[in-house]
Amino acid sequence: MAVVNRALKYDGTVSAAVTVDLVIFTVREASLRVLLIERGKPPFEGGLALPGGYVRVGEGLDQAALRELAEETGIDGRELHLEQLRAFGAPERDPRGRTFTVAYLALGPDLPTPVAGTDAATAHWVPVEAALSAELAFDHLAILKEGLDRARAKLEYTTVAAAFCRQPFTLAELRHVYEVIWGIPLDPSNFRRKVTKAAHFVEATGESRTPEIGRPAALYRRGSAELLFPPMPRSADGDDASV
Amino acid sequence: MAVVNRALKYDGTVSAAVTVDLVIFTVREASLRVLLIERGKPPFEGGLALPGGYVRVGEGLDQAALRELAEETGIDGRELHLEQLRAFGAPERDPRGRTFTVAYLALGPDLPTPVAGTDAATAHWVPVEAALSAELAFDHLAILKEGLDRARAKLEYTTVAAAFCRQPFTLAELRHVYEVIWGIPLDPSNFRRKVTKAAHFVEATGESRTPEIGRPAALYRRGSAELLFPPMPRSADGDDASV
DNA sequence: CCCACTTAAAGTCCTACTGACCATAAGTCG
DNA sequence: CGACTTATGGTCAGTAGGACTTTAAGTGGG
Repeated sequence: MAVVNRALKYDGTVSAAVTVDLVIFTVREASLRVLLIERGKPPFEGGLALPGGYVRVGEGLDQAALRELAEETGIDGRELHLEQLRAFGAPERDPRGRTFTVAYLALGPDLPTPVAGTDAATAHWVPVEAALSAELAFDHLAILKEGLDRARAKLEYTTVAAAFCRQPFTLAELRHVYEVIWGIPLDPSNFRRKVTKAAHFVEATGESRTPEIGRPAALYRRGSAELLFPPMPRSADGDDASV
Repeated sequence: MAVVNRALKYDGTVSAAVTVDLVIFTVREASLRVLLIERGKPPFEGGLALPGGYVRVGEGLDQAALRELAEETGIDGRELHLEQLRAFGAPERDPRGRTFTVAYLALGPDLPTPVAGTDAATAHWVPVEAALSAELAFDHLAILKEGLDRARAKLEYTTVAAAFCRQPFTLAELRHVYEVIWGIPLDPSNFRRKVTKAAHFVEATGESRTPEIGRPAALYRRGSAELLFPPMPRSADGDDASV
């Protein structure tokens, strides 16, 4: 390590390893789930952690996030929503030494059960409530919380909710995404009015899908809009208090 | 290269310098300004750049941002709003070698003209329109743009606008912040109704200030609320289109 | 001392959006 | 065919916001 700080650095400035960590959410079976791995080696061996890994030479941050996503889950990242959360760099966040991590938030439709990656022993889709009360490695609990907050907030004023739905989808499925992530029920009728009136949130395919019971539902696919204006109203009594 | 990298770490992972860069905004004389420095040494010597510097050993990111803020501007960061934007880490962003930077956004009332810091030759408050068409060092133009977008967006749904006003302030001063940052005029009457009805955005001091001409204006100070609900409406014809 | 001027503050009117409902449609299953 | 389920459409009242008018409270000039 000492060799690393060669002529490059003069005084007390840091030369450190940089990693990316991913908060990957999906909606499955009426619950919001996050992908966690059991660490295959120390530190925190056997403990739960967010998937992630070192940024490589010549590799950008987004690029590293996409690669880790593919390696740990076997998923082509171009199919999901991926955005940077922020950087975390508390001096003691990694017992091995100084590391910085750049956290990413990934949102996608019910994803295949991931294959074991390089570092990861096994990966699971864990309901977020369970994950929030679990002991996660490093500062991953804080990262998860920020990812959850960001996801909840983004549903309000963007169209990312549709990223959780495999296309084509019904409006009930889209509404279900909101209900699960916000943890509150929404009025189906008002939700429909809102979504269909918003410009380019969803566009009707003209087809419909007949469920086992009940009236067939019209099918939609994602529209071109990224922002949702006016925003989807979240009832004033926020659930941020629920920790 | 290959040999070097192998010596650095086991495989092709990065060990790099980490810096913080600050986008510091203030409102002065009817324009939004950003603090830029003339670089005192290569690379980009003599060019304009955002203030910033290396993160030190044992120092957290927020801590580094606060320290740089004090060093470059002589300002006590506890008096302004400071938040992380995100990390930037394109492989070629620094000609000296691989570096990552964590960008911060700082918002404050009309700040004193900063003193020359360690690296900085001289610092100036540059109107943002000018800064956007200037040639900034590294990827600082992209960082500035993101900071500007973030600031504009945050005025909508948070109470940060008040961070630009020295307390106590009049509602006209607060409105002026919105008008300058959004670049659009707001109706004084509707603005007043909105701000005073919102819970804990501002609280009246009971006093008033008599200007050189015109009716005296009531004085307010910041309230306890951080979020603004419902949001301050930005006229539908947003400037998001301007890219 | 009254008036012109400036800005602050308060009120009016109308439209758009939303929450809480109720009603109807279109399937499946007995 | 009728019961059940879910989808879709409509009504109605309350609220928030844009455009606008009116009144208030200072200044300085004739």
